[in-house]
Amino acid sequence: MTKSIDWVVTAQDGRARTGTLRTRRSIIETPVFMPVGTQGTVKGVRFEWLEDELDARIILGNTYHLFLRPGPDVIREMGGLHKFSTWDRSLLTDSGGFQVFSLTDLRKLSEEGVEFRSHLDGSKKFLSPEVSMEVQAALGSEIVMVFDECPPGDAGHERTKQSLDLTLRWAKRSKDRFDELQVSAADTGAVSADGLTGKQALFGIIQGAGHLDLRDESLARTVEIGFDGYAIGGLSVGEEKPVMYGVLDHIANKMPVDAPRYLMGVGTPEDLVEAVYRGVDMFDCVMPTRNGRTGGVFTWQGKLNIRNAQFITDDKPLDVDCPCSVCRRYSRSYLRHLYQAGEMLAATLISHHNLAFYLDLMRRTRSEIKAGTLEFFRRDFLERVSNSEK
RNA sequence: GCAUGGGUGGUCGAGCGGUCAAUGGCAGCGGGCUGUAAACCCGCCGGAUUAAUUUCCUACGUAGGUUCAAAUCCUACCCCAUGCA
Repeated sequence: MTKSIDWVVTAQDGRARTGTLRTRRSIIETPVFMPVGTQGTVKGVRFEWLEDELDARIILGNTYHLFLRPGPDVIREMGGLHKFSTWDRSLLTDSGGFQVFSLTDLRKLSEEGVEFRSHLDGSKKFLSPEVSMEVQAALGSEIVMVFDECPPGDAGHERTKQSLDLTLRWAKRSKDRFDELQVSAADTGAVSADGLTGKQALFGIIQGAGHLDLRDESLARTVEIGFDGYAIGGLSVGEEKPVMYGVLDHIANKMPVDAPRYLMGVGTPEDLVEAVYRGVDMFDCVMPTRNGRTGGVFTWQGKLNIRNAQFITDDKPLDVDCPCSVCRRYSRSYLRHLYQAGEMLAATLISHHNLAFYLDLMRRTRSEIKAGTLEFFRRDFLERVSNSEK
């Protein structure tokens, strides 16, 4: 009993693989899509739906956002993010590293860490590898991410190299502080789990932007430090699409075969299929929920925009091939009306469908991998989605 | 009936002699969202025409008038609001 998580490959098809990931709180079949729940909620979607119908086994939380509000002290006092939110399945918490990128105008970066000017009230908030680990212990997530610097996708070689070196130093500091916290009582999510330590797991993050040599270096040095799983960061952050697939082609199957591979922040349905095909096991992305809130619908026939006038009297479901509860009951016409009328239910229902679609898509890739037919499925899917019959 | 204030593009509402096809808001139409500062952001929005920030047409209640020039000034009429009878 030395592991905090356990991951085993259950089938392989080319570079793609299925696996079973066991955390102290849930069993997760991979490839898996993890809905994003930045502020302790998957926006617009009740946990009941995530549990009962969608059967999501793991969702995200965000260190930066929960650090600012309500703050780690409140969450600790309320028993950790699981108890606080009532989400009792697995949580993966991002370290705040992405906010180093997305809030670039609001932060100052140094060797020590990052000083943010809070986007909420302008006050100064300091995040470092150590603080991030402490906050994530207070949150009590199953999977903790190292605090990294995520450079823009089109960053030059030298800039990327510097960033990568900093991220590696931060990775080491993250791990050191993480290890200390695991032997103290800091982790609010501790629970006994059969065959597992019941403690948190820590994932390292490979950076290097579009530079393959730097990706190699980042991978080698990150693995050398040693983590429970490895993530690919710094993609889908402004670079051209071929760059992302190129990096995945190059790096994904060089990553440790016996640990889950997590592509951070990606992506579109096409991206997921392409990345699974290249050997990635885990994903998260705001797209299904954010686009859902703004009228974007993902379907097995491609994307559609519920705002479009063509749906005014369309009595078909959002996706004719989707068995989700939204598609079983509501028409495009009605959902368009809700959206146009500014009714919040539109956001909820479309987000729900989109998540159902994403999770179904992952289920589908798993079954195709097990059947050894992923390549065929991939080609068929990409063609269908791009043709967009609707 | 008298008095006063109004009638502007789908709508509400600015403009009050030229730079006005006419500011804004809303509605409408379209696009974008990739480890969430996003229930958000960006375009278009009288008609036709062009390679074009091109040219033309129709428009500021109706009809006349003044002026080189009118949504803007004058006259009459119609309608609306409020007040007084």
